[in-house]
Amino acid sequence: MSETSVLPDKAALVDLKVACSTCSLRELCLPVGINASEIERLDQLVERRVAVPRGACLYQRGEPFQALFAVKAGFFKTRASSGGREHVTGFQMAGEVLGLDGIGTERHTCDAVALEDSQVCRIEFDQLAELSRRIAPLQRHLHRLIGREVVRDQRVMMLLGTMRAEQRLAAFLLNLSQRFAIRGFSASAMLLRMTREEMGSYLGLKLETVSRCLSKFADDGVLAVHNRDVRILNPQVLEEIVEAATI
Amino acid sequence: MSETSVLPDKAALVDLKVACSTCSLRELCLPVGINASEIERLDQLVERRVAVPRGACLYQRGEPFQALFAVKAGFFKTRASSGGREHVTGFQMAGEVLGLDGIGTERHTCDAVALEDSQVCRIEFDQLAELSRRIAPLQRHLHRLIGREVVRDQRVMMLLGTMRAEQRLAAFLLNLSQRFAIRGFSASAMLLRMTREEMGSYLGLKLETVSRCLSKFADDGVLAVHNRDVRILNPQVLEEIVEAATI
DNA sequence: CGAGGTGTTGAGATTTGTCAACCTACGTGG
DNA sequence: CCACGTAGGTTGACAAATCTCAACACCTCG
Repeated sequence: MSETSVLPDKAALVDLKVACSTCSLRELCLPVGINASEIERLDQLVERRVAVPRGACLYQRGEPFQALFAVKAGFFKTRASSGGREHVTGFQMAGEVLGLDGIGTERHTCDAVALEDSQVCRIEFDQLAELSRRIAPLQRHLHRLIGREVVRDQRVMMLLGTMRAEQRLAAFLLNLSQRFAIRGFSASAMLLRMTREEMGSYLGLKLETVSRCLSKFADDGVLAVHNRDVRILNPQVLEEIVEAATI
Repeated sequence: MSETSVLPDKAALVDLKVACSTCSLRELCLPVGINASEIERLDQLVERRVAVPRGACLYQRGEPFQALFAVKAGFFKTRASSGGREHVTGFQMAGEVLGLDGIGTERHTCDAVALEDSQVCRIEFDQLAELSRRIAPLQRHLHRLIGREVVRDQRVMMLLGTMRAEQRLAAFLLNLSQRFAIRGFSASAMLLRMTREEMGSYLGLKLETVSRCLSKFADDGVLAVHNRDVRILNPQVLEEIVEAATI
């Protein structure tokens, strides 16, 4: 994985002329309650279907923050690093938003790396902010977008701060499963896009611990695991594991 | 500590007629680059110096999100809970902002509890958002405010995900120290407002572990610890501890 | 077919949690 | 004003969880 920044390589930009207004991710990216002409204006901000090959960075830590990205297809991880320490802060799939980490400091605070060949839509943040000043529902939508990131992060903090290994992994798998299900994929049969090490980094565990927990879940009949192909056989037991006594 | 919600008990509201424009926390709460008449309009949004007695909740999980709060004086913790699990998600001191957790879902996702008698200014969020639509620098300020919360949370995620006990505690003390220093207090002599248990909850550790680490730091001559009175004798060593090898 | 990245498993070391005892400081009520 | 009760803090011994290191299997991709 070379991890060179893929932007602003305009050659990689493939505009398929699919407007936001007809996009299948519409309800995820667009605010409700805005009218046709407003959608039209929003459409014009969006640089559509930027390709990000597997292993490439969509943006890197320290780069000036300029845009938000909606994942159109593919799978990403975000990775923070400081003082030799590295930590996966999240995984983003189609219909989710990347780049919110840059709003606070005007610079990106983590790298966004494609874990498979992916496509994103790019929205210049200044333009989005400007437009949101004139369209109240868009402003509300933007606030919610950033605010939900705060809530997500706090849930991960709780996971890292109060759960033991098996609980973290169970919670992670259930979360992935739900997110796949929302997108119309199977909630039980998942193809993980990340390595054990990346899972471990996200969950605050070593890769061996992740592997051992997966094996244990498989032994217990809760999962079927074949490398990255993970099937949830008994989601209820996973939920019970999450709810079990805290650390 | 009764922890009853202190709002909307208007009797507790003490308006000292100190406007934002002359407030000592001005640079923390007010955006730069807005003019006098704009400041005036912002002033009018602010409900000043709401008193929150020690142990009371400024807001609670599940309540509709209506306002942001600037801590004027005092000290708070925010506490998330779900399924019997409880986790301190942060500590807020004078000049810092509370309530951002509610933006994402329109409801607060954690409790804000005063750890000592405190005062806050209250800013109705809808009004702030409305005003920010007309004052671009205010909008920018608001975005940064929420965005910085994301960055803060991600730093805590890294702390919880990659550091061992001593490192977490060292990083926590240095962070507190810096925040006190910024406010003109001593960077070395601190009076902690929280219990060992609350520190532990924030850091993903048991209170005994926190206590042991503090004792060890004291033995090593890095700290002087007398209950909640903690003096940093050697910040450099603390920094080295933080930078030391990861888990 | 080989190499390297990825994943699994075992044994032992280390860190952290658990439980218990005890100490101290503080606030309350007599 | 003192005594007492309680919450908070410290420390020790031990248990449990997780990490570390190592060996090896597997799979994919040149």
